[in-house]
Amino acid sequence: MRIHKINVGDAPSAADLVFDSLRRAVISGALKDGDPLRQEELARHFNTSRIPVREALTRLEQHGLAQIRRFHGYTVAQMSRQQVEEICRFRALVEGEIVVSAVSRASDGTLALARQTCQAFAKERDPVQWGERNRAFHSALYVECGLPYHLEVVHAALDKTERYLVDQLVLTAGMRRARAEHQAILAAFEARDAKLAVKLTREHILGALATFCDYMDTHAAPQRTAPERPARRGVSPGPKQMGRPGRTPGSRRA
Amino acid sequence: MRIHKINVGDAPSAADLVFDSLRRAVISGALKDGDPLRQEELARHFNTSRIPVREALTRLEQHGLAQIRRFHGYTVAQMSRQQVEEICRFRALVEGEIVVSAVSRASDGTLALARQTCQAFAKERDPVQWGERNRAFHSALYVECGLPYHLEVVHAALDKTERYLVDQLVLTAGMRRARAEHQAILAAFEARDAKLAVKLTREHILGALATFCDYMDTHAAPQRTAPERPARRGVSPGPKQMGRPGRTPGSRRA
DNA sequence: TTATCACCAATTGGATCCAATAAGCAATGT
DNA sequence: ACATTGCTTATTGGATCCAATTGGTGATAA
Repeated sequence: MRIHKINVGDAPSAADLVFDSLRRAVISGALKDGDPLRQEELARHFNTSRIPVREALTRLEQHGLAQIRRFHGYTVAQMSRQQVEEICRFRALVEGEIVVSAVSRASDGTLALARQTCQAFAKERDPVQWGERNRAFHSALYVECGLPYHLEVVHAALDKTERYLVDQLVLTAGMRRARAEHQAILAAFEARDAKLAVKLTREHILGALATFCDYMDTHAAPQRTAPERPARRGVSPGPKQMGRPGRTPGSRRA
Repeated sequence: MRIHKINVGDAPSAADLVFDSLRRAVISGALKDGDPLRQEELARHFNTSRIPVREALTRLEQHGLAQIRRFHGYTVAQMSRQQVEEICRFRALVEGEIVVSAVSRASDGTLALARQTCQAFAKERDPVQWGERNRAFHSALYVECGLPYHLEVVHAALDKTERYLVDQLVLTAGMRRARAEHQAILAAFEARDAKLAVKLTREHILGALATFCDYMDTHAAPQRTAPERPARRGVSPGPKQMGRPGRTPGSRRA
């Protein structure tokens, strides 16, 4: 056979596709905290039925990216400052462990690849790509760490906080510092200096967290945690987000 | 109102009930590694339709307790020795961090409660309860640690390995040691000695892991990782587990 | 005999249908 | 005017129905 061998059984299901799309939308911030995730609407959007949408939504919820209130449906998960803080501390802890393994195991090839992704991150001008570029860089360093479960858990943790941290990059001009820190981490890897790499990685994570917290504290107002209810309806229809219309005005008959 | 206030919206859905039941069955070992989880069969068992069952199964899969092969359905997740090993190391890492916070925050009341659960564990004779008792003890110590995300992740990790570690307790008469180690950890908490509590907790986890690995190495044969296929069918119908019968003999017509 | 192929039943993935819930609006009574 | 009640609709949770895939059995042919 000259034809490239693929496994048809690996083809993604409709639920897979919907989940991937929704996950990206949430972690990138395209869907905002508290946004409702209406099953019918999403089904129309993805040109499918509600069944795969529901499966995708339950997966989202298990990943901590959506919340559900029974009979009220799913909304994009909202995280408090404290929660973001704890998850970042968690990442610092686990990524430290990952780095220890990764430094000693990284091949020259992966270091070269990491250098590429580091440059790609540094050159990226589009803020909505920063999260993905950042993840690509760290993943490149970690691929050979031999700790798949640790990686999985860290990625899940990053999923939950990425949008907040990218906001932090955007709002505080932290890109310059991030570029420098990535360079330093990469250098430590290339020097096979595990101690230093761990220290720099932890500082990289916790530094971003500190900036985020500072910003939240000083600009306390634009808190993302959604208000309980829009207070009034009807007036100011809001940002397209079509809430439950109760009854369409003028739809009465008799 | 003199009537006790409850929130009807908190009532569990069918999917919740099914998920809880299946989760317990998997982590307790009632369902063995590789066992198929047929939707129709489970739906009948729980007196519901396949829809809630499917939701429960996708949740199980996200928790890492079930695996899915497209068009082939879900099976109980199988974990290799290496995977169990990594997850235990992970727990040692994260629980260490939890203990640091927990020791300084534990109130006298929770320590008293922890002592109770410790005794309950020590007295338990039924091996199928050991996992639950063990979890209750550690949870009692951790309740006030103030790290809900860390706790969540650790519980998920424990879910994945508990059945293997309980087997280890059963097969190696490790209960005696476990009792002693629990006592020591509790004592360190009561003495508010964080350093010692962390050290003992890590040793408790990694010691159990070491025993498990030793057992797996020496008794290499009874490896749980399922054989690719039962090799032969028909003969020896197996433990009730009703596989796909292809065609019922004699069901042809015309 | 042995390799191939058509067919079959079991099972999953997805679509549609129905029931139950949660609010809002209007009508009613005070 | 204001609280209460019933009606209406959007939406979710669950049941049923249909289509697609798979693995196996038996028939067929080399």
